[in-house]
Amino acid sequence: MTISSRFSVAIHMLTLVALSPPEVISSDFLARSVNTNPALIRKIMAMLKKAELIQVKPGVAGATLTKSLTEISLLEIYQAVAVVEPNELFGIHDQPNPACPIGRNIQATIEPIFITAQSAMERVLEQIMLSDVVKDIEQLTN
Amino acid sequence: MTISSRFSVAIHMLTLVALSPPEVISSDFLARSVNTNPALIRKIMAMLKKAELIQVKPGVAGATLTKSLTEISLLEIYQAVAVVEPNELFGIHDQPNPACPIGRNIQATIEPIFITAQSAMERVLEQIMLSDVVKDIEQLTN
DNA sequence: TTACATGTAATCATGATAGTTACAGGTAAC
DNA sequence: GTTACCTGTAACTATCATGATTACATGTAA
Repeated sequence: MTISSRFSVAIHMLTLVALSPPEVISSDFLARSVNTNPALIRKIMAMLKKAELIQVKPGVAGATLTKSLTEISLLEIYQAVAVVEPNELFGIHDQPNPACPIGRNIQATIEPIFITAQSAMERVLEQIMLSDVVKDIEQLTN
Repeated sequence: MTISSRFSVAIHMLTLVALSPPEVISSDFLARSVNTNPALIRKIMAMLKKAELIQVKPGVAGATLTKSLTEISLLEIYQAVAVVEPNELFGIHDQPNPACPIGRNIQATIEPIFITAQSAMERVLEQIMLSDVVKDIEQLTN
């Protein structure tokens, strides 16, 4: 099990948008850097657009960020590409036996624990901004 | 995407082992409470046995815990059933373009972030013991 | 020997992912 | 207005993990 690489691809894409001249940002250009298909890039672009993280004009290259780098957290990107639904990182077996005292209560007992664990993970993503990623990349490229 | 329900099933199973008379603990009994197949239960039993969380005798009902309830963390159970590999909760796209400065460095930048996020989640599981789950269940059944 | 248990291989349906092709429609330079 | 290039999106595919299930070899003890 892994969380879909859509998330890492989206971070990669937004980093490219942040660091490249607007006129070169086409789905073809992004696809070459990510090393995948332009259609897949456009699908993820649609998700980022729907989440209002980027602006895109149909027919014209040059996506732009709608906010400054310091205002975009990794959590927002993660939510934009819908790799994990809210409170559903952990799957719980559906229909334990209600005739069994443990079966009847196991879901209610486990669920808050799972939500706490998922939240701890998401809080880390919430505190890391796209600007942090861009800074790291810039240091490595210099 | 969800983490396999093997994890919640394993917690359910161990709770049953903790709270039921040893002689009734068969894969059939567990399967009825979880509401699934005895074969699936036996597969998970094999994982828990391999992780040395339970003892099972071939041919004889009555699995028992190898440690006290306060010594078994949810992290151990989670690791036992191998729902997430170490440092691989998040998938990263495999082959970004090395000819692109961002493509060349994106993995090294993202990976430690993902590991930090995953660790935060796992640290929550590490701090919750099977005894906590059992206590909660007992409160709900009374 | 019988009844019941575990251990495990094999098979299957389902759903998500990632890759790909194809094409409709938008935009702007010439 | 035609050309070249772009986005938007539907449709199809291969692959893989999950969970359910069947089947059977093997172990245990009354």
